[in-house]
Amino acid sequence: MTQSRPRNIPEATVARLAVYLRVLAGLADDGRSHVSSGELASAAGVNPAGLRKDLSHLGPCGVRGVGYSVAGLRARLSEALGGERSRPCVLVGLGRLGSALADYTGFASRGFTFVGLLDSDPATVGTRVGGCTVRPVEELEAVVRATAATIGVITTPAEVAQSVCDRLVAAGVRSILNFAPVALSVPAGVDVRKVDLSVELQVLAFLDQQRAQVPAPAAALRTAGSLG
Amino acid sequence: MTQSRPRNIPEATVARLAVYLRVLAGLADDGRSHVSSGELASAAGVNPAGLRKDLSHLGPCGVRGVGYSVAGLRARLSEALGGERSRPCVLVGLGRLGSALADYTGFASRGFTFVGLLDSDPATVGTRVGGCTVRPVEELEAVVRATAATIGVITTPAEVAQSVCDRLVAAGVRSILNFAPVALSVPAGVDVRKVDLSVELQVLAFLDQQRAQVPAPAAALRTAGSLG
DNA sequence: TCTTGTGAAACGCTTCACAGCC
DNA sequence: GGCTGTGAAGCGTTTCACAAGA
Repeated sequence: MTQSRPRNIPEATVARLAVYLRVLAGLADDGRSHVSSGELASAAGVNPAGLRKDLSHLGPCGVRGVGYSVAGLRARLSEALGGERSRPCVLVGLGRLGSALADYTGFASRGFTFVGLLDSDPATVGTRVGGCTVRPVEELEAVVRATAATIGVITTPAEVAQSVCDRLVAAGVRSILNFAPVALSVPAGVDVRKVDLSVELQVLAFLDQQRAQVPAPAAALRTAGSLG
Repeated sequence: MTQSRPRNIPEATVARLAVYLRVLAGLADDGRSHVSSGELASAAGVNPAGLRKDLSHLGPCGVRGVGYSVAGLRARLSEALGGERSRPCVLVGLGRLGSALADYTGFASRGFTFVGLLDSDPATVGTRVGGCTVRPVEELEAVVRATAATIGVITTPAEVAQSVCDRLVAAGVRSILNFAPVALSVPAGVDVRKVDLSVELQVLAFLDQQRAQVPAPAAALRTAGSLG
């Protein structure tokens, strides 16, 4: 229990802190000892001033005229985001997407471990995905309680997502990442983040189409090149 | 004749329009002919007034005192988002996540068809995923030009994402959905949307931890920090 | 000089309240 | 009476400009 003060850090900032942390890991692997806000911002794809403002929520992190210590900043960010402690997660719905997530090394390397994988398909139950055996969805409550998981990931079809969500919440899960294309309703005190992959594509397509209809603003657009 | 004006619709609004469109499809399947902003907003997980403001970007869509025609609003939204016309997409990197996306029916039902799947692994090349045969990544330029695809999806490891991106752009792709955990740099006129799954989980975990540190529920969020 | 840290302005999005129309 | 459409207020985030400090 260090003096980590939970000053309300804006959610948008938290998301970027996670990105900075990953970039710093890469810099550390390259043997770098210091980095400036400009370089770090460039690698993270953000504005340098914005990066400094983000870091200012953690108090002074750098040295003026010099930059940031890679190791020092990394430790600071890691602690602010919850430390290296392992976080037990359960995932429900091992279709294509669920299996991909359960086997995604990007999670494990950040302290997230899937301690429970649940599916309703008898053909999937019993198989091993990402080092964990899939169990029948009937055992959901037992698994959540046994593992004390507070984070749940839903990758089921939309039709059953709400009932799965209800069961997760009843069993003690307070944070849910929802990939099913429905709006989940949860009681106060439970947080849901939604990731909607087809919406992402649709937004991209909209912008793409919008750009195609309007002629190039300056000479920014290259000739498309496809003639017949 | 088609007086649909592509007035700059906020990006956040575009994302929600796609959600409304999906909800409307469900209502149509249920045989509903009309719906109010309240009901539609509830199903989409948003504020009713916000929904009406979103729709206001398309001009008047409903009937005061009555609500919205399900079929009429659906047609309007569909057209605003780019219509039903099929959009050719290419996807590079058929690991677990890439395969899941290529086989995701949620895309196909919205007019997105993967006309090119590319991978560098000889063991993956030649297999069929979601009705399309995987081809060697060397053929990237040829596939993009042959299909006139303007949308690309990158699900490769981070190390090769930038080079894949460069090749997509050079071949004519102007809109990219990036799942690799790196910031891609692209010339002006090209749009990149990034989806970072491990960041989503990390933000969720941060909020989860933050809530765990403050024992009291709900109302206690405001009272932290002030000294009398 | 160089770079961080930060108030303040600027921006975009959300929420509210109510006018307008059925 | 009921519901939509919308100006205006409110809020959070981003950007700017510069003071502070190694």
